[in-house]
Amino acid sequence: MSEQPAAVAPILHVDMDAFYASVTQRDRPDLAQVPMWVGGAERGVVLSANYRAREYGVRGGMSVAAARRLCPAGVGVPGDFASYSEASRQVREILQTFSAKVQMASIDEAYLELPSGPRAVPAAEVGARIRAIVFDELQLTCSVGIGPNRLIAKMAANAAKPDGLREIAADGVIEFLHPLPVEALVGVGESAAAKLHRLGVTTIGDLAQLPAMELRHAFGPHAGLGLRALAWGKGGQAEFHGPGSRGVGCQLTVYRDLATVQDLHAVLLRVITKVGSRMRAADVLGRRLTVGLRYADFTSASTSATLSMPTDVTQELYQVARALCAKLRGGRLGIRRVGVRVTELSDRSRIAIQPRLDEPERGWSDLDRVGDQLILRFGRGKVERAVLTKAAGVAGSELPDRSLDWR
DNA sequence: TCTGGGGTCCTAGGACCC
DNA sequence: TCTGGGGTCCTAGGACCC
Repeated sequence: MSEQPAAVAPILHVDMDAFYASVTQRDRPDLAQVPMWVGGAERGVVLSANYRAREYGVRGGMSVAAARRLCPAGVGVPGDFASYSEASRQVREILQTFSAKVQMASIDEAYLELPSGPRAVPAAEVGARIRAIVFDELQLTCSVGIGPNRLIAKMAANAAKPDGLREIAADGVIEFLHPLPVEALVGVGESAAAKLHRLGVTTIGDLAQLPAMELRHAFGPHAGLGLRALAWGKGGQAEFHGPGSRGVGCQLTVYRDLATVQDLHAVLLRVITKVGSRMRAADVLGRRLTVGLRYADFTSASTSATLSMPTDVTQELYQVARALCAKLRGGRLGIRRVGVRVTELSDRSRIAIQPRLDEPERGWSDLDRVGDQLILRFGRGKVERAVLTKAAGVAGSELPDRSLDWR
């Protein structure tokens, strides 16, 4: 982790404006003139709202019911995630023509480390070119922030939104940062902001001046020091090749709360199957399995276990998940969400498989692969394990299901 | 107004070993 | 025989981000 002087290698942050909503209305121009959001017409939450809807106070994360109340004339549109992925890929390709060090931080955000040196193009000029090319080629707008590190680049992009560019020089960081409200600081969420307000902190400058004792008392030694560093504009020195994925997870909120063990197991298998096939597609094995449940009253709990051997075999994961699930709920039902996550991943190629003579695993492994290929060819809706279609008399494709994109 | 899905990272306590 | 400290792993839960 080399700490480069800011002037040598500025960091540029590209953040697509209202990404899902923008892609959707680009593909459906009739929607561009009306307040619109992505996230379903009746239920669930708003994933992304266009700027017309934002004028009414509609924001990402709020329930669709709340959005509809704020903006009764607004149009809710289901997401087209294939289209978003494609647009994201195109953005990445454009960015890679400007720097070899590009890291997508999410589907709609990227960091670039710019080439440095006496003949390098000034960062602001690069940012302006990126914005122009993205708009010309994709008909999408983005905002660009430039700063001496990731934290400042990202916050500069936030300040530039929408459709703008902002550059913060190394010697302008404090002047930029300290007047901002403390909740604008990346890393300060609702919980930390509430605590800070109670300490009388309203701006990032206030936070920077807060006595270390008070910070430590409120947040603990480590997190306290971390907050202080952020407030002084230090942060986000992550490596550019990136750590890759640290886990694969899937969760499903069902349309009607699960009332029988059979239904619970059917959903669990469904979620596990998706995780397993994604792991195999990524050629990773996982060693730790976490199961999380959310109950009808919105309380939730999770538990996890470490496997003796890393695996990507659906059947093995499912057996462990079932046991964890039983331990976790202790007979309780009325479950609205089932989640599974596999972490401590390693590349398949680096794991030496030690087959045993009595190993049934090989057969399951082959079955997984056949299943993956069938799904690729025919689509997920057509291919389900027999257990799923028989469970509790509920057809697999008709399991109670609240999710947005599950097919 | 009843509240999604996909992630990452951190903390803290207990077990266990040296 | 008793005590202490440090390191590492495991597990549960929380905060945060998009």
